[in-house]
Amino acid sequence: MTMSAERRYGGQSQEARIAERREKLMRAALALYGRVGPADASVAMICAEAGLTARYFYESFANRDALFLAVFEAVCARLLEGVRERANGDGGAALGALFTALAEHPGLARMFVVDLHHDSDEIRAVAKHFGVALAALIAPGVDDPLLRAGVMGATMRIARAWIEADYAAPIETVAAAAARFTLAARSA
Amino acid sequence: MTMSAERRYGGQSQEARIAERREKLMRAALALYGRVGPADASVAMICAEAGLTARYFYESFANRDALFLAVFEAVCARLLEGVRERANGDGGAALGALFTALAEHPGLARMFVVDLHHDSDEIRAVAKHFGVALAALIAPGVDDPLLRAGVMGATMRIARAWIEADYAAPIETVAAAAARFTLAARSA
DNA sequence: CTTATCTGACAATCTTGATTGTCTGTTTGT
DNA sequence: ACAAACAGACAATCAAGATTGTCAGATAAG
Repeated sequence: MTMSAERRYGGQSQEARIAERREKLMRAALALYGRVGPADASVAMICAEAGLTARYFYESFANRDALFLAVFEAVCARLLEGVRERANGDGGAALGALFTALAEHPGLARMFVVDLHHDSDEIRAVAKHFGVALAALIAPGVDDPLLRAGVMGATMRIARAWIEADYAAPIETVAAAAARFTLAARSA
Repeated sequence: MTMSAERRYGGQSQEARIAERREKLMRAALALYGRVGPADASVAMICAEAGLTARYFYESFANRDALFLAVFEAVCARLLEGVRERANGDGGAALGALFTALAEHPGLARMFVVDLHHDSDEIRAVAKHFGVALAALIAPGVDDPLLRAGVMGATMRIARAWIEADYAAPIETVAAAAARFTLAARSA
C-alpha cells in the first residue's frame, strides 16, 4: 500500500502499459481507416481490432475524433519523413518515393487519397501543413498557392486513380504522369 | 367522388404539386449543402429550408441519400451544360466558364470542391461520369486515365483553394493557373 | 495471505437523427 | 352543405453508435 505510481504489471510501469495500449489503438485505427474508411470505423471496431475494450479507448483519447486526429498527424509526419529520406534533395525522386510509400502502406494511402473529411479546424490545419510540406518536396520553388494547390491536387488524384485500379500501373509510369504536372507548375 | 387523379389544389394537378415540392426540396438541399455541407444537412433542416415537413420529404425521396444523389446528378448535368454552352468548342474558354459557373453558384461549388463523400456506388458512378465529361471539355484529347485524373485533381483543388480564399483572385488568374496543368497533360 | 490495483467483459445511458404514424383543420368537387 | 382528399404540425418509433458505469476475476506488493 505504498505509492501506486511504482506498481508494475507484466513487467511494465503504468505509463508504459498505457502507452502500449495507445499504440495498439492507433495501429488498429490506421488499419481500419484503410479497410473501411475513417467514417465507418467505429470505436467498437477499433477496440476489437486492437484487442482492447472501450474502457481503454477513453483512457487514451477524449473521443473518436481525437484518435483520428492523432493518427492523421502521426501518419503525415511519417509519410513526410519517409519521402524526405528516400529522396533527399532530389525533387524528381520525391514523387517516386511518395508513391512507393503509398504502395507499401495501403491504410496510410487510403487516408490521404480516398475521401478525407476535413471536418474540424484542427484536421484542416494538419492537412494544410502537410500539403505545403509535401509540395515543397515534390515541387520545390512553387510558391503561388494556386499552383501549389494544382500540384497537390494532381498528385493526389493520380495516386487515387492508381490505388483504385489496384496499383496496376508501375510506379515509374505513375511518377512520370505526376511529374508532368509538377514541371508545369515550375516552368516560368 | 369521381376519380381522384383529376382533383386540383391551388390550381395545380396532383403531379404538379408533388413536382413542385420535390423541386423545393432539391433547391433547399443544394442551398444547405453549400452552407453546411452535405453531411450536416439533416432531413429536418432541409425540410425547414424548403418550408415543408418531413412527410413531403418521403413523398418524393426514399431517403436522405436518394435526395443527395438526385441533387448531385442534377448539379453535374447543369454544370456541364453551362460550361459547354459558354465555351462551345474552345478548351481554353472552358476553364473560364467552369470557374465562372462555380463563382455564380456557391452551393454548387461546395458540392464539387469540398471533399465529397463518394459513399455509394451510385454517387461514385455519377462522379466518375462527370469527371470524364468535364475533362473532355477542359482537356480534350487526354485519354490516359492517369493524366485525366491529374487534370481533374489540379483543376478541382485550384477551385477549392480559390473558393476557400473567398474568390479573391480574379477568374483570369485562376483559369491561367489551371490552364498550365491542362496543357501539361496534352503535350506529348 | 490479504488487500489495493488492474484487467476484461459487459450492461446502461445518452445523443442524434432518420423514418413512420396520427391528428386536426382546410380545400375542393358535387 | 358534405365528404373525400389534402396540408401541416407533431409525437412516436427506430437505429446506430458514442460514452459512461458496474462488477467479478486476476495480479502484484507487502
